[in-house]
Amino acid sequence: MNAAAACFVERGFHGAGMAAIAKKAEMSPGHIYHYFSTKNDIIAAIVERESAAKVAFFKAFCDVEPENILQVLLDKVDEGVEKCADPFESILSREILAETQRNREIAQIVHRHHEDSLKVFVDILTSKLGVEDVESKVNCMKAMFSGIMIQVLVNPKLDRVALTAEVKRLIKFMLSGEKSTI
Amino acid sequence: MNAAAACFVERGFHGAGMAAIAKKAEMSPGHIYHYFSTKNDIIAAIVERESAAKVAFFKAFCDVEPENILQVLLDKVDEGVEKCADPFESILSREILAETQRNREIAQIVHRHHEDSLKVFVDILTSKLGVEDVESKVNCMKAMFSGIMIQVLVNPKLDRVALTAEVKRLIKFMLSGEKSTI
Amino acid sequence: MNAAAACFVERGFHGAGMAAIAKKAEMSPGHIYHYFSTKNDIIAAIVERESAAKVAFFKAFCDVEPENILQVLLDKVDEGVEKCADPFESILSREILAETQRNREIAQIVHRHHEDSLKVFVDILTSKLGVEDVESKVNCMKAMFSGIMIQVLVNPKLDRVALTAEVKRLIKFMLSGEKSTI
Amino acid sequence: MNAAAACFVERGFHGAGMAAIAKKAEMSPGHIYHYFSTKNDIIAAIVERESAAKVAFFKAFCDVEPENILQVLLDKVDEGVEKCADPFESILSREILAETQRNREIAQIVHRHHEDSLKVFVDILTSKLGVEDVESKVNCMKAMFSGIMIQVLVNPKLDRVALTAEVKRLIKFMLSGEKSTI
DNA sequence: TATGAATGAGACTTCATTCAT
DNA sequence: AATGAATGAAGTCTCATTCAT
Repeated sequence: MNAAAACFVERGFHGAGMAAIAKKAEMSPGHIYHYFSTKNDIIAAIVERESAAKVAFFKAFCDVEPENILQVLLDKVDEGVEKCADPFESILSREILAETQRNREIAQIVHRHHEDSLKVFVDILTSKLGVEDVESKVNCMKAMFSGIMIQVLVNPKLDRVALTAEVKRLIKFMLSGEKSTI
Repeated sequence: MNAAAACFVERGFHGAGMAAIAKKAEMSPGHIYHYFSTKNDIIAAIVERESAAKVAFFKAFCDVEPENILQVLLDKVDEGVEKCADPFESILSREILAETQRNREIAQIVHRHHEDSLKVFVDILTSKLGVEDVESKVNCMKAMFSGIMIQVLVNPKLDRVALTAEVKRLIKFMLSGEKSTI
Repeated sequence: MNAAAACFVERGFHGAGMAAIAKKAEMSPGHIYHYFSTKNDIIAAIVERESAAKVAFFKAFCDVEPENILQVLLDKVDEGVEKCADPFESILSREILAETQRNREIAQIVHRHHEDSLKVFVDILTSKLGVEDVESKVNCMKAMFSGIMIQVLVNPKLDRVALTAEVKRLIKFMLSGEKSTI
Repeated sequence: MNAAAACFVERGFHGAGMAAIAKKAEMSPGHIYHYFSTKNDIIAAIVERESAAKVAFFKAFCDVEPENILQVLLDKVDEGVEKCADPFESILSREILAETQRNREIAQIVHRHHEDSLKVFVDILTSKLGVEDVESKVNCMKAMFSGIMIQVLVNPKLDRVALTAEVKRLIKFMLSGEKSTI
């Protein structure tokens, strides 16, 4: 699976052939079919793994004390932006995105995990911060990060440091429950 | 080109064969090659057109009076979110994204237009609103909208109305130059 | 026809498309079909012309006085070798050769002219030099020259001057009716 | 490769499709690409093999005693002329010739082997016969034989027996070091 | 458990030729 | 006489998957 992921990052889900994956895995093409019955199964397994990792990222906030949650959250922004810019991770994420659009099985996996992570995060923020209208705020944050992952691709000159600062400011604003004065 | 775009939306750049495009365009496969010398050229032409349309969207703000700009901007948020959710438009955009990752020629087109639109929008906001640190704010907004385009895909249950409201609140906050109190 | 010949030299009978020929001839592809009903007809016309030119080369010897024939012949060797090395002429000749192998209609044209030129040349030598076994000598000379045309292709370093001298020596030997002493 | 060679002789390098080759080889078209990565590679392999065989023909003279070399050479003339007339062999040779004109990769292979064979033969004749100006004589002989290969094509009525006799006479003359008296 | 040769449908692209204008 | 848009069959090559060993 790691071999496959590496190939997929390098050439894309469809650009990478079973032969290349087999070679990277030091296996014969035929033998891969003992572990996965279809190329699509490999993709699904990788999508499952990646998606689960993202849900786990949110679950990590469960154990944080309510009074620290905002700070921990802001501290994690740097990590989040960094991940969006990490070549391996971000390429794979975007590849999954593309597949989500064309492949019903993959779409289901992605939807399920996104639903999970949304629920987890909404619960955390509701119970620990007590802000109103949490769901749309969480969706906003998710949009921000998936959007950053895209901006990194479409704008190679993106100033990540400045962007990180602005993102933090926005998150602070959202979660503080402040009303905009304009 | 419209036929090709329709096919690409339906099956993806790589899922749609020249034969299918030819059929939709009511042409023979061979004749397509009088207009485009490569399938990739068709893709490039469509990407060019879509990207230019997005730049035009930003240029529309040039003629707005400074005192109205914030309001006009907020009014356009609804349209922006709607576009992100429009099946045809958003599928095509995401397809372009996927191609940007694997196809150097497409990447160049996309980069060029993103640079343009960034510049145009930064200029507008600088001259008409005079806020600080415009570029990272613009990047933030761009990230928001590209992120929404993705959330629409990964979260079919997304509440667009609530999200739109929150986005407006954030934009107001960003452009008002207010400092977060926390 | 000149346009076609130029294209054929540049890209080969099959590498050159009707579109390219039309362009070089400053004509529309369709209009070529007013003069030739098939691409093969163009090729045939060119082959006819080239072959006729070669026969004419031999007919030129008809008017030479018997006592000068050997000297004139030897003088013409330089011209013959030069022609074998001329890019345009030799490329076209070799292209014709290739076509002769695959294309019955072309083969017939080529056969007819070769028969002509053989007959013409045999007659000349018989009447003016009175050597024995003229036909095989003529065939030998023809082989030499067609062979040189090939050596020029397969051996780019060929020393044409030295080769010309040797060829002259052989022709002198052949036509002098001398017997080899070994 | 034999299947391919057979197809190429029958229809030419470009007339023979991969489908036909696959059929003759009792293979699927796709499987050919396990052995050769391109149609051109198949052609190159065949050209390599044919060219090497020709070099080997010359190397065979290395082991002949100096006093027998002229006789052995003359004996080989019959075999040489026969090869030029052998349908399979000569068609393939002429096909290679045509390809040499249009295909840089093939041209390099052909050039390399011709250089080799020239060198080998020049060395043999220099050391065993001690005649002057060997290179142009060797080139002359090569021209003769490649020319015969062509005459066989352009003149179906060619009298090979008479031609063979004349060729022998010429070779004897060339290698005996005799001076023409005219 | 493991191999890798083999399959064959389907992808993009080319090009001689036609025909309405 | 002239155009050039249009055709569609055929070409080379790719690749997920199978199966005898």
